[in-house]
Amino acid sequence: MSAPTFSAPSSSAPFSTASGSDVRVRFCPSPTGTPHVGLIRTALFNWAYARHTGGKLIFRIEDTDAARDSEESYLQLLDGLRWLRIDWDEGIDVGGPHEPYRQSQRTDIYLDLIEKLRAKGLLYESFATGEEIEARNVENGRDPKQGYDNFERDLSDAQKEQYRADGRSPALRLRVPDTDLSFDDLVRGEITFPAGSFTDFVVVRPNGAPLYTFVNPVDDAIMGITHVLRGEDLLSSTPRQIALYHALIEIGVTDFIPRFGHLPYVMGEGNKKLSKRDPESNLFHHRDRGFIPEGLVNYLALLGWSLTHDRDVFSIEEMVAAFDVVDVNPNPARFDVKKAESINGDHIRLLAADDLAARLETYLGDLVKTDADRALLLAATPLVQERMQLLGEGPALLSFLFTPDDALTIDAEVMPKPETAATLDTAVAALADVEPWTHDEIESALRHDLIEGLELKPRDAFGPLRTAISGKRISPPLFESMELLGKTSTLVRLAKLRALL
RNA sequence: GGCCCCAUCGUAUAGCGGCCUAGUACGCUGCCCUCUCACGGCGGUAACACCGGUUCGAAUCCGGUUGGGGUCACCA
Repeated sequence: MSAPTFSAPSSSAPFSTASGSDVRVRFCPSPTGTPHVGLIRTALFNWAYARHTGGKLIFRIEDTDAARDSEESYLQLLDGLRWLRIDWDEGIDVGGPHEPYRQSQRTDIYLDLIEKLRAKGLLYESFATGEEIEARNVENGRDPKQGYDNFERDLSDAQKEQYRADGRSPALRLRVPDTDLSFDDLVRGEITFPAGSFTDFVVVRPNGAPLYTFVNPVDDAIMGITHVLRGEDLLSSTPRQIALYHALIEIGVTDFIPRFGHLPYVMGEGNKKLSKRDPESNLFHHRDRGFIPEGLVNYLALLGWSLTHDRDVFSIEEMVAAFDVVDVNPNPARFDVKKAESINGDHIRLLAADDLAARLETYLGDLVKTDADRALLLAATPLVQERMQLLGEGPALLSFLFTPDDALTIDAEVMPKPETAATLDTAVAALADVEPWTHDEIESALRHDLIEGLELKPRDAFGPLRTAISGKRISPPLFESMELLGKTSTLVRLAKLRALL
């Protein structure tokens, strides 16, 4: 069996030229753990590129690591993507021409290709263990970290027999070309890996199970993926994948190599990659705090990309209209919670009141039970809309409206001094015959009796009333709050606080 | 260590040879608005890592240095 030749030098390799509706991108996570914001950002950019070009997004699950993959994680991935309204054209759940889309169900396909590749001599048997490889390197004066030195490429049949006789079974390695390999990265430009900097790598375990290094490019090839947009951690493995592609082209699986685009990392504090351990990395952590999809998508888009030089709040439609991978910035981006919250707040302000009210209901839990509650929430929503950046801030701002008068608690920090009793008395008297009960009428009555009558400063006059009504230091506007609360409750709460002084 | 990637205010970015005494946003901060908190308005703060080169001209191009990151698994 002779070593294959790579007739096509990398510079003339048949890379994909797709650019319009023939674009096919994919999102292919491994279902391990909860969805990471970096992973979701990758999904978003693939999605945006597909939608922008009119191409297709394929969603495939790479569950070849039975030990780490979980069904729960898989379900979370679907949940997260749907929440953010990232949809796909082929793949999990929606089907398509290349089913199945879970690698754990594609074993027969892989086995067949492995045989074809072996028959052509593109794969060869490797018996060496990790320890032996390292020992070899030390022996030969190579840096042990250099990895495999391709020494089994031309093992004789007798040598293989000997290994088998010793009870060993071989892994399968891909024979990589002894030439430089280059590709034009969509976000980083021309990148060349010198010959020898990537070595023959294992694609099939001794037990016959193919590895990620094999199934990922294989499925991309079979599924006709034209653009591989992924994290920059995969940059170094690109030459090996291109080598595999050459082999796949040789056995007729495909006739082109996809374009690659390596997206920058999403970093945490300092200069460390945002780790799975970090709560900030968890997509659902942000959802739980009250990020809305519009806001989080907008912020995630900003991690490596921008719409224009002077605007960073935009809709997902605007993003799709403008997005191109070649505009992605190659430097790592830090996840800035403050900025994310600010963007989210802007999107909350953009929502219609009824829409916001409906989203807020989830965060209010048991507070909102009846249709009357819902009507009250809807009426109160405009009052809090410009006061929050996260839906999770809703309860602190609104709960007083849904709490029975006798169950309202007063925060110690805002308990008024005894001297304010007169203020409360005057307020009660002023409000007693306000008619109709509107915030305008309430305000003028109160201003007349407290500001003009008692000659109080607005701050001193209304502070105690705010405490009585909401029990908190921060609340929606006072007069509007009183209106929504109703005359009876308002008077009861004022009297109740007065009695406590 | 080999190989690869990255390098503009604290953060995210604009900039793709002259429009840059470097723009925008978040943050921080001063003022205004104001019943609290916000929202909004008007200001302020703060950056081209370093050294060479190319050029009439460089944040932008080239080389090197430094710093950071990744990768060298029979994980994905």
